[in-house]
Amino acid sequence: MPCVMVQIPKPQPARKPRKTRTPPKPRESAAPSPVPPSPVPTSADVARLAGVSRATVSYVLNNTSAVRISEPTRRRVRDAARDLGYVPHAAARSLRAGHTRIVLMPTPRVPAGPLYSTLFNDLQWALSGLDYTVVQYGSVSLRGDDAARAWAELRPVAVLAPPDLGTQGVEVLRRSGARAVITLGPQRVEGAHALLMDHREVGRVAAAHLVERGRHRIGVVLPTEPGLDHFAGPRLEGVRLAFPGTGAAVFELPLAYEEESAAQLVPRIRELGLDAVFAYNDEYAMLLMRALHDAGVGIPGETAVIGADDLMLGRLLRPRLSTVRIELPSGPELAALVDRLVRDPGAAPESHEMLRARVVPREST
Amino acid sequence: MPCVMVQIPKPQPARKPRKTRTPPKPRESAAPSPVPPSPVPTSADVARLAGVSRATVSYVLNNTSAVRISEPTRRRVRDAARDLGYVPHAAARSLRAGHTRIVLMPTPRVPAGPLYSTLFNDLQWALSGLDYTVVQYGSVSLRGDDAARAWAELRPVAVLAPPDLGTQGVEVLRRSGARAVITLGPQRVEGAHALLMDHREVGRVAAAHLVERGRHRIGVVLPTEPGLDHFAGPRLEGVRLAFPGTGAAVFELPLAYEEESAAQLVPRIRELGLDAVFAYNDEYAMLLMRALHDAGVGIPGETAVIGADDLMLGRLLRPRLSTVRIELPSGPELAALVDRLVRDPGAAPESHEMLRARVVPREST
DNA sequence: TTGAAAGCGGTACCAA
DNA sequence: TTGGTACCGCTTTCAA
Repeated sequence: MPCVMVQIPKPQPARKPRKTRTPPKPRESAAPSPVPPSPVPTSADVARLAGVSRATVSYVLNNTSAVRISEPTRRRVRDAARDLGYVPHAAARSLRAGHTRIVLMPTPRVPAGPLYSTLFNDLQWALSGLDYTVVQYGSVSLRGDDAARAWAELRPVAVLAPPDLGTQGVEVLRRSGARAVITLGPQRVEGAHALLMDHREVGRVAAAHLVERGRHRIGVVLPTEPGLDHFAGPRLEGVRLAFPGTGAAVFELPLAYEEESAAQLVPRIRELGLDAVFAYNDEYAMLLMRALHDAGVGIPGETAVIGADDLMLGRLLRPRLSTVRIELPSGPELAALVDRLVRDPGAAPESHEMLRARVVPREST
Repeated sequence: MPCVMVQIPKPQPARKPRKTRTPPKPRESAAPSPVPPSPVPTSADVARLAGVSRATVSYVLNNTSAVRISEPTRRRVRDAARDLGYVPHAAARSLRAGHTRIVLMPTPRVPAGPLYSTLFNDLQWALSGLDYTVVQYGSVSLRGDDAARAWAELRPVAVLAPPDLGTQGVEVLRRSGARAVITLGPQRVEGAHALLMDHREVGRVAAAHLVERGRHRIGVVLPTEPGLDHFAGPRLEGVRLAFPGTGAAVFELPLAYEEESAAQLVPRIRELGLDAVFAYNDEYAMLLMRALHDAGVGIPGETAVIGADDLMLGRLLRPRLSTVRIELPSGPELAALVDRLVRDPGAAPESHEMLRARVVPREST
């Protein structure tokens, strides 16, 4: 319900009709601005009001140390700037400077869990604190290469990107002046730094724990929700990797995040004779535990269950849910890393494994 | 663990030593580029390679319809651009154009729940789809006014901001050319559009529901976690508002998100003789229910419990958790609104209430 | 059909 | 201590 409240009179003169193409530029002789001055004041306006040159305005407002400006002049300039409400134009500045402080970050495709989104948020704050301008891009319908070109238009000093950027994309961005191109995901890309998050590790430690507990027929929940397969696949693979020559067997358990789907899964678990389930994460684990409980399956007696993410809710369940705690670097840490890479371009590409996983054993296994 | 992988030879000549101040600009006579050409190619480079003027390059690359360029020329220009890996410079372009497509959005201060962050994400995607450039700002340690000035440097075409921006800030941004300044939060600010999210509504419907169920002594959980008071306060107020002349009484229940804190709360609830609790949200409700259950308090017999957010976990609890479902506009809706406001600046400020709340009654009340 | 050139708003060199 | 001015890269008249 749009409730109109206040009328804004300023019709905003479109800003274009300012005279263009006037070599001598006589500046409206006399007449103390019959037209309101340029909608948004420039340093030239400040200079005029203060009775100095644009150069001086620049010196004063930037506290240029290589140049000494008299105190009275400084005051006049500052006052003029304040009176006019002058704000420098970032684009003009960086055009002249030849570089920006823009860090490009992708908008996550799916709402990817609290850990991930918290990290993203913290990173943004930290980068802002380092005086970077964080630009979120969500390149709709642009395939890798075109996307890279679109991003390069902003001349970012650093780019965080998913690895599907490709070698081509990395090259495009580097040639556009990006001092650090950093991929964020499972693989690395040639020529770019890599922040790896190997979710196989999550499955690996979960499986190791279950085997240690004497379990040998292990189900792995695969969420059917789109977007999650990105994480689920590697976690499953990690489980498989944990069995070098063990007699243990792994079974895939597709599960939608609905009670009905969980209920349907129970008979399957029984038929297969699974003595343990790695439930993808704590939320799916809770869903599954409810279904198992309702069906009279003993946990962990008959079937052990382990989740991941170490959410509070796991502690509230009965039996208390064993889980895999995932640790990611902090936002400030990551920001510092980005900053370092920016400061030292030309450095050889670095790879960092960011994901650390460890089991928090409780009652359900 | 930084594992070095590949050596990048390009030492990036810092781009500055390019000759400055040379009126005739003879361009390194002869010698087919003994120095690698300008690190990042410009339209002038493309023009030179294609043997045309920069104007023509611009015409071709932008498909300027007001001008007809011969097909052979077009091809030469396009080929040259491709060979050089030319990417236009967004800052230069918008400097010339006199406006940007930047939409400024705040980085949320706290990881503010899935609803909020999902909305934010969707909005970013939708805005990207509308060809806006989304810039996240997280103005560390800049008080309202200075912050506004810092943001104005980017010359955003639209700004989403918390209402603590202030009238001053709105004015600064408008004068810097922002065509839409939109506040996002409980209050409105003069001169700006407002997207209101009145969380009192959440408390109001919860309380109304409890009263309808015959409850009269109602506890309201106040999370002690910082950042949440922003939502908790209004929700509490909403509960109070729901009792015009009812004999019902409201009691505040501070609660930290820990089992121990919940356990300590139970005796308090008993002493006060509360017959219902609005638990802030589903997660706190689950925490509280566990504590009540462990203490042998009957739900809903002795004490009813209602949460908010309608998380899946509420359906898995026993008794099933009643909750308040909160509905927010979709990202695309919001993006369309922003777009409309941008297209029609000068329009009178609009206020939109975005939050819709309704009770989902289940077994716990 | 194409090119020359003026500027967009700042910065920084050089001369005064 | 200050001013003049050439640029940054791109768009867009205006003239040829």
